[in-house]
Amino acid sequence: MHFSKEIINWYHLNKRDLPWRNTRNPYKIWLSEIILQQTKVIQGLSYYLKFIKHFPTVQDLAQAKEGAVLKLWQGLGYYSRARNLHYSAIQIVSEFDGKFPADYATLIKLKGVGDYTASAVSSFCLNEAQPVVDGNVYRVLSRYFGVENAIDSTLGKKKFKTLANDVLDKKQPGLHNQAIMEFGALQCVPKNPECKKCPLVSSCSAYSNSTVTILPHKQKKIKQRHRYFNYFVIRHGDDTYLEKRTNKGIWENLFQFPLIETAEKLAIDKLVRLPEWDALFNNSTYKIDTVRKEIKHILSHQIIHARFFEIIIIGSFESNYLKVLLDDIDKYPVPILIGNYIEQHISSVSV
DNA sequence: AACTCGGGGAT
DNA sequence: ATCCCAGAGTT
Repeated sequence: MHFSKEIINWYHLNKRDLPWRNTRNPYKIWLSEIILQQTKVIQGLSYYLKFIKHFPTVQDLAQAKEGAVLKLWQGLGYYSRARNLHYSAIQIVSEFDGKFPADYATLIKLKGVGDYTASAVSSFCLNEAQPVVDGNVYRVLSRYFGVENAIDSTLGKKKFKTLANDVLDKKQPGLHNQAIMEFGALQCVPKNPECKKCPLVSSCSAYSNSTVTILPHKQKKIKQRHRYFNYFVIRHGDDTYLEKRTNKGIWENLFQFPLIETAEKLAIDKLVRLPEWDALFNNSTYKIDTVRKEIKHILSHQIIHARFFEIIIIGSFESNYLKVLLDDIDKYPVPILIGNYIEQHISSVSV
């Protein structure tokens, strides 16, 4: 099968120079793979460099506070990756004496490491013959071999995994895996691929059948739900107040301004009548200073309609929320929705 | 098997 | 607007 040979040849001519390709350190490879899950290389690159600088070894990562890891992860999304990264680092130091595993069987047991990541790290570090199947591989294989099965169906996943294993160059699996993913990322792209420049065009099923635009197939379409978040930016002298999101769901363990979620967008006078409002400002004199224009924050499964109410407390104030100096607010990990607000309305004001 | 978890860039 | 990204965990 000349498929792998052609892909690898293409790779040598077209590959990008990326920092995690210049090492076989399993810690660094693992870190890069976690960062790159569902994340484009261009978006993850600066985070990888930050993490390597702050945490050069798995011991450094294990010794950090979770909040520090989340702060460094801020803005990258899918924060369970950061929590699991930290969790696994601690486990590796305590259970493996700090020696980072590079074999598939051990890697797959780590939190945050699934079939893709275990295959990637073990093939890159040890040349284990484990085929990677990521979004790029689904696209390349479905088009070149004309596989019609949906990539998000159980049968489809199984078939693509088998096919990926069949075409894997068992003598240089690491190189092969890098090559097929890079090929998907740069040449066999989702929209308007330049098939005329493709070295595999003459044997590509999708090209000859004019199915390039419709492959790969996907069956599920995600639906979003609307949520209405009312944040209260409390000012009391040099202080404001934050809370930690501890529930399951989005942004777990990140901080935010005190929040009242409502089922729909409410007029302010309606909001003031909610019992949560009393809990927020109980026994204090306050005034609503500013109500910012609604921000629409789009997530993959949710559309957050966020409003920021700037409250000024007059006189004394007792609260169960976390009291934070305005000057210290940048130390806390926050969702980018909150981070953008802070950047626009607090950080620039206080300096 | 279906759902949930972010944010950004390309089209 | 819609799709997708070097996927994984939970229900």
